[in-house]
Amino acid sequence: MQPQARAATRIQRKNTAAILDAALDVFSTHGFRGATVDQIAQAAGLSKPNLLYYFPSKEAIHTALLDGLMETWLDPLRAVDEAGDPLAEILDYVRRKLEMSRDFPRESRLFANEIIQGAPRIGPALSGELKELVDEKAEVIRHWIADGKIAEVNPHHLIFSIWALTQHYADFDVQVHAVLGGPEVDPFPEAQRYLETL
Amino acid sequence: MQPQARAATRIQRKNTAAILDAALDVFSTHGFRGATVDQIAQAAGLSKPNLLYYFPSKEAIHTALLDGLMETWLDPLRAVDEAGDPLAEILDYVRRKLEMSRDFPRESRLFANEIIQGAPRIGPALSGELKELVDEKAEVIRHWIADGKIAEVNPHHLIFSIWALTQHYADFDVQVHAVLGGPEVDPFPEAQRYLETL
DNA sequence: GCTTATTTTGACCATATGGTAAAACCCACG
DNA sequence: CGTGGGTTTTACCATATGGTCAAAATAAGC
Repeated sequence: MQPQARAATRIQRKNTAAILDAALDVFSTHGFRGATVDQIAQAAGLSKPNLLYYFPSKEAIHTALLDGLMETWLDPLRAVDEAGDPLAEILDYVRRKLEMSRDFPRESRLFANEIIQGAPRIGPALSGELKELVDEKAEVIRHWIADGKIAEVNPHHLIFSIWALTQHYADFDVQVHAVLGGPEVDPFPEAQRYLETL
Repeated sequence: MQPQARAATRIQRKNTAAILDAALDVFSTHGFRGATVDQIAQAAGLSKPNLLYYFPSKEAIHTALLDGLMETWLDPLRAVDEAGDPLAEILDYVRRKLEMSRDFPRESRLFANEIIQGAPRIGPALSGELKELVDEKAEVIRHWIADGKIAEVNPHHLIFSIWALTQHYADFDVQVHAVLGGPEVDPFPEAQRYLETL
């Protein structure tokens, strides 16, 4: 029986987890084509054929990662609630996204790599799942605007700007630290600042 | 004589230009490791060995691109003038950056790829040239704030946010279009919106 | 403890890739 | 028009890489 069918054994669970974690490291740093199966295997403490016993191919690992992450990634946006206080909801969304950038920078870079390179593997998910959710929430924002509860902005672009601002700190981490001159943590002051700006 | 020493001949100029343009295409789409010399050569209308007659290695092409682009990339920030009207200067900077994202998305993605992957090749330039310029302009912004000409914000993060917002439209182009549902040009409405927000 | 199913390994393979060398080609210039 | 420098091609090479296979080793169940 192929292990992919159902992760049953203790060993299977441990190793698939180790592989996915190692792969996240390597893929997020080098991109899909820049990553090698050997690198991932070594980072996971396995030999290459052993890794390929758990996943049929390099692509399968990548896909598994992206699929598993897509949920987590969209959660903050899903949590935006039409019934809540508009400004508080939006600020909360910004805060959650910023926390994700701080706590899961590898995941952010994995997506960034994929999208910058034309989303060859998750293109469909973007114009499907993602678009639907964004359209839905854009509609919510539009209602808020119509009710005069919030300033008039293009809802889609408001969401884009939140993505851009929050993910920047994860994706361009190296640049941020190079400019600031050291490994100081700082998304939080910036978050504060932007809260006021909005 | 190696052609690298000095681009003299007409053919040399034509071919090096074609190579750099093709390389920009390929590198910006696939990243450094994902790009192959063959791909670049074919896109430039040359054979691989012929391309390697003009550039000694794949890395040399990449370096040449990054070096040549760094100037252009920093120009908009350089143009920010302490003597000008603060708000107008900042809005102008945003506009110029947005125009660059619209007119030179490949260049933007080239940098994005490089930085997301840890800036292995332009790290020094980031903490050197770039940091110096940013620090200088941050100081200018700090003066503006001290003189009460502008709202109180962290200057470095203000600059980061401008980068994030403007470059997002080039770097995450595919996502933007997937969500909006088609290849509509739209950085401009967003620019307008953000002008107001600031 | 023995048998069976799972896991790991070592030896491979085919292909892709960065790069080289030398011969062939072309083109301006005398 | 032919000769020399610049240019392009053909044929390679070494290595890296994704992936396979069968045998060895290990763990699980009885």
